[in-house]
Amino acid sequence: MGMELSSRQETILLAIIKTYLDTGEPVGSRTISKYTDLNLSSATIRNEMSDLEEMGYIMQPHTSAGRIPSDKGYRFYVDHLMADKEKEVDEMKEILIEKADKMEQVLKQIAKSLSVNTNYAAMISAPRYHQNKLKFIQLSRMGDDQIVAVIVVEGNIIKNEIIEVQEHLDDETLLKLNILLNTNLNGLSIEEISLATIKKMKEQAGIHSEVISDVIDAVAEAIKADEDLEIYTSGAKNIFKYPELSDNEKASEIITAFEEKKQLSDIVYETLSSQEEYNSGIQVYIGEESPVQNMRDCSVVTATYELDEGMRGTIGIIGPKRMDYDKVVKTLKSITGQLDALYKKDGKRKKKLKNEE
Amino acid sequence: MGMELSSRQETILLAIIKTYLDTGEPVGSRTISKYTDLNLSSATIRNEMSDLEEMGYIMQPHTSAGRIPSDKGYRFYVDHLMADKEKEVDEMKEILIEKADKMEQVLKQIAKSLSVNTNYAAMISAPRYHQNKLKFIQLSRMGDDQIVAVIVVEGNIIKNEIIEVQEHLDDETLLKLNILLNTNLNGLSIEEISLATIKKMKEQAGIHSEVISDVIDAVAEAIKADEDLEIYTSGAKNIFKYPELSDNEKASEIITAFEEKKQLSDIVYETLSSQEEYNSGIQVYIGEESPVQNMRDCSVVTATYELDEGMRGTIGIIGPKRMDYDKVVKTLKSITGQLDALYKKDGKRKKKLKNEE
DNA sequence: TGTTAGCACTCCACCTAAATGAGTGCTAAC
DNA sequence: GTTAGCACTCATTTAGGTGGAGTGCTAACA
Repeated sequence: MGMELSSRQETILLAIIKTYLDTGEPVGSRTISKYTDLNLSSATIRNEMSDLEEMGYIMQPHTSAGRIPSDKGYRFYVDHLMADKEKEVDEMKEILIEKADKMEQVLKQIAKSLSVNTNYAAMISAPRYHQNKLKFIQLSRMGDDQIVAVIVVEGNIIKNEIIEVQEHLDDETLLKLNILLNTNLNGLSIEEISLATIKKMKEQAGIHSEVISDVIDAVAEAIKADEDLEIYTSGAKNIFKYPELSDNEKASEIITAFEEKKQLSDIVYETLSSQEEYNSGIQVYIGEESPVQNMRDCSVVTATYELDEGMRGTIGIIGPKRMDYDKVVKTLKSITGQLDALYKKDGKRKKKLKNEE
Repeated sequence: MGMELSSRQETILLAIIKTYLDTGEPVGSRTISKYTDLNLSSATIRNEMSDLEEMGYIMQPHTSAGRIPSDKGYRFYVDHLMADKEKEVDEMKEILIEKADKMEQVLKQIAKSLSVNTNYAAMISAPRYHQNKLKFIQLSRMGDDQIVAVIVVEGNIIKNEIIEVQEHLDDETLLKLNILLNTNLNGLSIEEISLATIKKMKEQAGIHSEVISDVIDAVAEAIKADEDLEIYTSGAKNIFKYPELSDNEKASEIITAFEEKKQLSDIVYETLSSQEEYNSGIQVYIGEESPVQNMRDCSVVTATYELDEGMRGTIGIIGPKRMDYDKVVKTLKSITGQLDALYKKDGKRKKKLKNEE
């Protein structure tokens, strides 16, 4: 088990995997015998293959077929790739991120570019804060018995809640409440709002203490609502390009994951939470390694991007296990790099946009 | 061409279609001979079938196979069904719409119920106004050089825009601008805001006229942003249950339509705009009749629902041409009926919800 | 004139058998 | 340690054969 691979075995394993990535067909000993410059006969290769199979790196779909990589084999390949990667110059064809007014448009556009460029399916999650801190609260009267609460959290994400009130609040009272709310709550995250704070505020609000409760509820709601994070996808149809994914049952599962988003957001959470473990935020989930069951026949490559002030989101590529990891990783790095450059500091961004105009 | 169907031909045609809906297999003359109570031999049926084929209602997948309905045949069937429908009692198993705080949740839930109940794919568009009228505008200072504009349009849809300002605006000025904006713009739709109005407002704003322009832009943006309407889907995977839709190429097209939403919204627009033509808002698009090319192998059944004050949205079921139109129509009627009852008047709604609690 | 029985014909779907060929494992020789 | 050779396996392809469902047509019948 603990046996290390010999250099020759490594060469053979990598050759097998590379060939399989290309063709999608099981690869035989004769192919490898010719493909590598080891100058070994197919018989020798067969012996080595037999060993590699015993070690769990490759497997046979059936007797007397060639070998295909196992999840462990892919894992070896990907790790090997990553180690190599650092020194390589990124000569990837750049995908241009066009500036757009709305973040949503940018995200959709990125997802589309990714899927078109890679021929795999792509997803991207809207950036979000770990810790949503309140930045600004504003109550405004909208009708006789409705007020609208505008709640801005860090990163200029704006939430609204409509609050029904029984009593009539005049402008002056509203102003007082606004001041009260902002002085007491600014800079706090939802966890940090203690009962004591609420009690204190209610006392200060006097006869209007009921409204305070409603507002707090609204605030909680607004911050929590962020939990089902927005995810945009593109190129789901690409999975039909890979026979190993496009039989009815598998396709059905994958499509469902894409439609319901729930499972995609599991991937995002997983990625964001284990983010520090890997260099440059790139993570590769192969088959069963994936956090979601529906993706067990796929590989998922994710990257974390970070905008201004620690807003983070996740980009993911979903494809067959035999995906072109090399290209995908390069592409993701290129994208995150560009996002970084475009948005890193709000000030910087504006400057950059101006220069381009 | 203009030849009317004889009563017997009608019976046979309907029998063919019904049988095909059930089995999905081409249906032959012998089957019909036994299935109907016409007491005709298969030979006679064959003669009639031959005529029906010539008239374009049915077709043969290949020589010496049974017949399957053509689009024209389905159309005949559906129209026939609709005519019958009115007198029938709706004994449909009710799908319960649970109340929820957020419209979004209700919509998602409806889509899900629909797809699960029918075994077809379902979509639903968020309700939206034809004519978005401004109801309320509120500017609030958020930082040194940012103000947030909260714009409420009819139906309590809230939009936000962050506006960057050069000059510092104090509270008093902001209050004045708020009053100015509300008195001038309330009740207007974006088309109704004339240049004259803007000019007048700018004059009144004096040195702060620049802000007015920005706000108007924001308003325009906010109302316009509604154009790409929100659409929720569910049960895309159901298309894999129908062999005639689940080969790679067709599935790929349909899935794309579902993912990109663009084509679905075309259906919504089509439905909403030709809404008056049909009774009870139910419309059936069979194959090529569909407004979107990707759905040419499907049938699409849509229904319009209407909430409070003329807010309208569309519900759609997408399935194979041989879908159970009867059930689908009933289901859609049931859903729209319930939505109607739940939300028709805001006041009514609240009462109802309270009663249920 | 409309209906029916009968028959020849077509074509798909299914099965079988045989041929193919890529690939393996093993053994014996180098 | 490497290799040539050989027997064996098994998925895939090809070809041929059969059955059955269904049609179109014709001739007979009421």
